[in-house]
Amino acid sequence: MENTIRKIESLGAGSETLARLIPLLQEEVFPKGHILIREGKVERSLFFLEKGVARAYLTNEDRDVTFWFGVEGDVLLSLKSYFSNEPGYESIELLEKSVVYKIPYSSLIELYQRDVRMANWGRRFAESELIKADERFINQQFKPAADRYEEFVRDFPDLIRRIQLGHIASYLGVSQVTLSRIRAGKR
Amino acid sequence: MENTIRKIESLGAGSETLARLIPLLQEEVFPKGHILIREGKVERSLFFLEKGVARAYLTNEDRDVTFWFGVEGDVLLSLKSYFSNEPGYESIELLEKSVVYKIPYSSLIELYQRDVRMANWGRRFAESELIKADERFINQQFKPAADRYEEFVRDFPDLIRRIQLGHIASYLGVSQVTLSRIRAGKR
DNA sequence: CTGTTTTTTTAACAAATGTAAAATTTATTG
DNA sequence: CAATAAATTTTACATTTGTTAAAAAAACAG
Repeated sequence: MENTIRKIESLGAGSETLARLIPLLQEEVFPKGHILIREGKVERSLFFLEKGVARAYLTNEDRDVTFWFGVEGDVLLSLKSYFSNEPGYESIELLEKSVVYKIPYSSLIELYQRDVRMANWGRRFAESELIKADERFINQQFKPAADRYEEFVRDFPDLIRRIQLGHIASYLGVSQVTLSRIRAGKR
Repeated sequence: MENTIRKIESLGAGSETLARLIPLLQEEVFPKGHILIREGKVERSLFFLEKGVARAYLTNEDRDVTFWFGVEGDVLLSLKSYFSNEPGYESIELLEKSVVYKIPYSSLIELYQRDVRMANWGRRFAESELIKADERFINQQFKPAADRYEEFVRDFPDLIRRIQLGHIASYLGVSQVTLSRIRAGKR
């Protein structure tokens, strides 16, 4: 569970905080294509992605739009569902056979209420996700799709091979045809 | 300071938490056009917007892109700067004469370390901002500019009159000409 | 290895959007 | 209230992007 532990520690957990969290983790293994979180349902568990790749997406009448990819060490959850106990709007699909560690919200909130270090760990977790969400948003609005594609390739070179281009195109906010044109341009 | 207090209470602060926070608030008044937070600088204060309107934006070589509007009761801060003590990438401008209440990060973090209720208040603050950021992001990617404009008008009817269309257009991710066409279509 | 299915690229055309500049409307100031 | 400045809309044209469908390439199964 090294990826998961590294993630927990990166949020400022000391050995005590870590020791409290680890017993809560329940390992689960899912096949490629498994829908971990389904839109419209309440899902009060959070998952550390130990091994595999995931995408978060919304479905429309006809098509679905991917808006996030998760890799080893990332946390998978339905924000609204997990934090506010309301039905979530997004689904999360595992794009490869994956190993996750699950924590039910109830266990976590109990620790948060009792232990100030845990509460601050949870605060830093939310803050770090917030900064990432903000950066993604700004990036999206500020840079053309071609630049974002280039950065995507630079930052996650292996994902290009692990994820279908259709998903990447919808993540970048362009049609797959446009993404093909972008790729053709870089040669 | 009713807007600020309402905001603090909406994040689950009881009377004790409120009583600890209020003494930290320093009122400041700024004229229209004041740049509250400047990109590239570290700003370790957070501001509750008691009165006024604000926009967060990034500057490019030639133009600037607005990516957020704040109204009474919203919190103004440079995320990266405030939470990570690094230079922020965004600027925040006050679009009207405004009243804000300022809290230095150092005061807040001290409370967070000592008091589990405060830490959980801070956690909920970050979580609620995270949910909003996520919704904005999804909205942006999922819906065409015309729909987003309609929602903007519906949700903030008064802002249309308080904010220049150029800022709104860049917020929606389209040129001002396109926004004019959208507006013309709705008649 | 071969046939089949899936994914990606290309082509052709229509629709939408951006740019630059002019025209109009609205706001501001003396 | 007139004069000026600022903001918004409109016009004209070029460019980009989306759509649908076909072609090519890659992945997969027997």
